[in-house]
Amino acid sequence: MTTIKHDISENDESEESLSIDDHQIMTMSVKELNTLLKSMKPNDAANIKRRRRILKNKGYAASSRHRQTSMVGNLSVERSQLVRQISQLQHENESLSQELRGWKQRYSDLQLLASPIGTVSQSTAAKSNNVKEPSH
Amino acid sequence: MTTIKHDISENDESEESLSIDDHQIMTMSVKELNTLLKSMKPNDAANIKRRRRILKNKGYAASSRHRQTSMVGNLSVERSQLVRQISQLQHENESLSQELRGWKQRYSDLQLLASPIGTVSQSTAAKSNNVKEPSH
DNA sequence: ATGATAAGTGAGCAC
DNA sequence: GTGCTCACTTATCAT
Repeated sequence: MTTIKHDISENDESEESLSIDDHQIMTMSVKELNTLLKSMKPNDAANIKRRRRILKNKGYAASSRHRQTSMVGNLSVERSQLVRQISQLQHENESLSQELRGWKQRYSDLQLLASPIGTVSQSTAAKSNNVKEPSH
Repeated sequence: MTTIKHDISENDESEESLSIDDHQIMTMSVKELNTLLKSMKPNDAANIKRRRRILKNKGYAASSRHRQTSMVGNLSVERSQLVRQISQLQHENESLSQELRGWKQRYSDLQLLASPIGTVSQSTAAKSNNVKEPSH
């Protein structure tokens, strides 16, 4: 519990032996820390506390940066997706318009063919590609 | 040219008189700077150069941050626009689909009405909303 | 006490 | 030398 130095002998990380305990200082609970600090010169204690704060801040800064970065990344990705979706919708739209034109034409043709039967009210106004809207 | 201090008497900006020349140090051309530096103790000269670098860096950092910020801002705005455009396209799409359905129906009705005339080939298969595609 | 962020500084890359 | 950006520190704010 109170062993500060060299709990770990195998250290593959690229850290000098001087800063090995940094992680411990930062991680330690406040209670453990205070217990430890009482057994030191008040000057050193203050230094340790300050260092702990700095180390934590370093971490906060890092995660803040990462957050910022991934936010931009997400926005970029999202933008690409939206753009893709838009072009897809535009294609669908184009396709629908074309289909619609086709049906209007076909309707017009049929109407022309069928005109002799029903009451020939306004069927004369059925030009090549301009027919009035259906009611529903 | 070589007047360093107090060229400006009116200073509305919130700067202490100590840092007034900072802007000058930073702005001065290299030639002017060197001319000035030659008339100083090499130690002070080095300090000035270092400070110039620091001041410039401060500016670079600031503009870098602004750039980053406005980039995110632009992405957000762009995203909103894209989203808006998408919902618009979706509405257009919906509208077209509906219109298309209407025309298909109307065509089907007319076809049913006109069926006694032409060859009654498959018009019996014309159910409520299911008609075959037109060729074009 | 802890977490977050803006601003300043140093280090290092690219031109 | 200049400009840029990353990582770190400091100051400051909110919880």
